Amino acid sequence: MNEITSLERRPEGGPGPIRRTALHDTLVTHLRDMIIEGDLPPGTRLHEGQLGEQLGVSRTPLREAIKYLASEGLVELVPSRGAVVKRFSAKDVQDMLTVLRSLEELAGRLACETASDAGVAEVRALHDEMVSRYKAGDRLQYYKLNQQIHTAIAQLSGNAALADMHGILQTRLKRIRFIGHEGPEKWAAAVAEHEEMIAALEARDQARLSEVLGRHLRKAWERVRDSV
Amino acid sequence: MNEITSLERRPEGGPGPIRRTALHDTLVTHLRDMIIEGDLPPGTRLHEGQLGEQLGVSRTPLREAIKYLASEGLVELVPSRGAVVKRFSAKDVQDMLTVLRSLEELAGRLACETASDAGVAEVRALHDEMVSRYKAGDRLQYYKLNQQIHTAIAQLSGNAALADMHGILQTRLKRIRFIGHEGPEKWAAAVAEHEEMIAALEARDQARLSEVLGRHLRKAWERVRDSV
DNA sequence: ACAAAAAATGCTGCATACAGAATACAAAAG
DNA sequence: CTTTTGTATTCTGTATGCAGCATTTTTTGT
Repeated sequence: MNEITSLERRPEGGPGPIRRTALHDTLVTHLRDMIIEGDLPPGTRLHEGQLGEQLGVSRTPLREAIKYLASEGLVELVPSRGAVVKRFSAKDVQDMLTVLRSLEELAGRLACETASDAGVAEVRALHDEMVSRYKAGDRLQYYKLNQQIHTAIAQLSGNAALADMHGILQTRLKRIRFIGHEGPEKWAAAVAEHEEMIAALEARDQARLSEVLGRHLRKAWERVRDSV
Repeated sequence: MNEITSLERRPEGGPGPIRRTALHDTLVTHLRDMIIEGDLPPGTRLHEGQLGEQLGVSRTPLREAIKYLASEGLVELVPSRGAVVKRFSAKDVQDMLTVLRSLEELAGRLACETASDAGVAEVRALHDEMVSRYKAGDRLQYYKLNQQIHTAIAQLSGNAALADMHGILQTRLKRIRFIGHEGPEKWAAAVAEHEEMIAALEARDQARLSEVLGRHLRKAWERVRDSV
């Protein structure tokens, strides 16, 4: 995100069934991205007037979006003083990863039981794409596909609540991970773990998938530890 | 909750440091309770005008509270049609309990490692109080203390993210559990399991606590299964 | 010159007002 | 009698305006 000018309310393209994107959703997504990508660093006060003008929206919908993000845990509401971007300590991050690991281990087990072949194939496709991005050295796309794969596995579990909780933690961690750029050797290790994950999933090997996911996230902590 | 008249903005009791309760928090809590306690059954449309008048608040803060609850997963936002109380299927409930079980098992293990004696003592106190309510046949207080105990264990883990996720699921399930009134024999069994939990916690027996918590929630599903 | 008090500024919190969409109702045509 | 279409009402979505609190700056007294 380089510069924010104004929010397009709706595509306004040609005719046809225009995608009715509610402003609320657009705002939530936009603010979330701004936080994740560092446009709004931790500790920043969300200035309603200024921010609203920047985005081309009045304060009312903006405040609603902020409240939504507060419930999501990305911002903190301070009475009479508005909202500030939440700051996570190293322990917070470690704790989140601990929970995320537990959830992914569960998701892995469930996914092996319930996932359809088509679902597995989709994850495989994402993985292959990710590997090619890795080989091309495209960190940003690699990162995004990485997230998508973990999200996809959580969804393959067929457990909506699990996918929800996973999503919330994933979002909270996105900002951290967005920063943490590991070196080449650790990056290679991460890709290898992913390879192993997909293999286990395709073999419907519960124990192995669960184990790999757990190991993967244990290492994730080591990777981001220093950048927190 | 029998009848809703209006929200007290602040206690307005005697002088002194008046508790500065922000209206937002009050509203969120109030709406949450209304949903949990069945004043707003699943599928109900949250009528902003009417509801606001009922609570003595204008639409603006009400909408903000609704957005907050939407992020929490208690209500669903339908574009151009407002918000409706989310309806959970039997599978949804089962899924939530599956995740909650996984989280509590983790919390149990962590709590045995990190909990202070004082913390454990507090849970014990809650438990004793709960047992006395049980013996007195006071279902409502029993139910509330039951929830408090599970929440307390999640917090004893010392993992804020874990407590958060646990809290969200617990809230979503409250409405269901509030309805599910098990018979005397199952009730007795639940109390016995709680007794075992506390013993394991006091003994700092990770495996046993984790196991009991898991078993407890497995049975919880059986208890509410029919009332969903 | 320094400290304390007072005024002024800026922001949040809430209410109200207005515009557009959705639904309900009614009338007319088949 | 059913269906369709036009109209009216109701509700949501967004903007704006006002009051109160917090903070900062200015002023005043020592």
